[in-house]
Amino acid sequence: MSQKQPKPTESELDILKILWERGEATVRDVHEELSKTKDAGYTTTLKLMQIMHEKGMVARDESSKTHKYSPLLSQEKTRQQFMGRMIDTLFQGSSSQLVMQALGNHKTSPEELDEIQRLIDQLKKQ
Amino acid sequence: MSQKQPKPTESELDILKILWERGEATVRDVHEELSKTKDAGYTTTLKLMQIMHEKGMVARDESSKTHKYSPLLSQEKTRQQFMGRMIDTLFQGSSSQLVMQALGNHKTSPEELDEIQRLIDQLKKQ
DNA sequence: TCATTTTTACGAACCAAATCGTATATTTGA
DNA sequence: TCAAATATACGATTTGGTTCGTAAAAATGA
Repeated sequence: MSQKQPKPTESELDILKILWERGEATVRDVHEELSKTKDAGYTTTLKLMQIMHEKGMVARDESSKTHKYSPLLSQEKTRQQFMGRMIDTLFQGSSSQLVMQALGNHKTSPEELDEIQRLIDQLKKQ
Repeated sequence: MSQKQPKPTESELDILKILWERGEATVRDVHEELSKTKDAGYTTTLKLMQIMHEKGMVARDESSKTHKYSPLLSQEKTRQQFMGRMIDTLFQGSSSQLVMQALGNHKTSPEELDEIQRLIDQLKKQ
C-alpha cells in the first residue's frame, strides 16, 4: 500500500522546481535562484527546505556542513497530481478542453505543434 | 486599469465549480453537492460563501430569505490564471509539454482528438 | 590565531484559510 | 398557533503556511 504523495504548497513548488532543474542544490543555491523573482530572507528559504525535509519531499545530504538537498517527489507524479485536480475542477473532467485552452492561449512553435500532431496520430491508431 | 482577479483558494474553487455548473445556487444546494466528496459542516460552507461574497467572487441575491449565489469570476479567466502558473512551475514554460502530458495520461476520445487536430491545423496556417 | 562570515537549528510571531458553536430570525407544517 | 426545522450572522478557535530574529556551530581568511 503506497502512501499518497504529499501535495506541495506554492512555495514548496518554487523550491522543487529549482531542485528538479539542478538535481542537487544547497540552501544558498536555491535561495539565490529564488531571489531573482521572490523577495524572502535566507532563513526563510532554509526553514522551508527543512520543513520539506521533515515532510519527506526532499533528501538531505549532511555529509558536509553545507547540506545538499535533492528532490524526492518526482516531477512526473507532481505534474499528474496537479493536472488531475485542474482537469477535474476547472475543465469538467475533459482533458481535451484543457489542451484546447493551452494551445489557444499560449504561443506554440510549429515544431511543437508537429510533435503534438505525431502524438495524436499515434493515439488515433490504437 | 483593471483590478487583478483574486486567486481562489482550493475550497473556493470547489464552490465555484458548482456555481459554474448551476449558474445560481443556495448555500444548501452547494453544501449538499459538496458533501458528496467533502465532509464539512453546513455553517462552514455558509461562511466560505459569505467570505467569497466579501471578496467579490460571487454575487448574492438577497431578495428572499434564502440567498441565491452566482459566480462573478469567469471560468475562462480562472482557467488561464491557473494554467499560467502551472505551465511556468511544472512544465518549464512549455505549453506543449503540458499538452503531451494531458493527452498521454488521460483517455481522450477520437472525436476529441479530431477536434484538437483541427485546432492544430488552424494554428499551423498562421 | 581570531574576527568575520556562513551555516544550521529553533522558536516565536504572523497571517490567511477553514471549521464550528451559538445566537437570532424566518419559514414550515402538524 | 406554535414547536421544529432551516436560514443567516458572527465571533472564536484551530490549523497550516510563511517569515524572521537569534543563537550556536563551523568555516574562512587576513
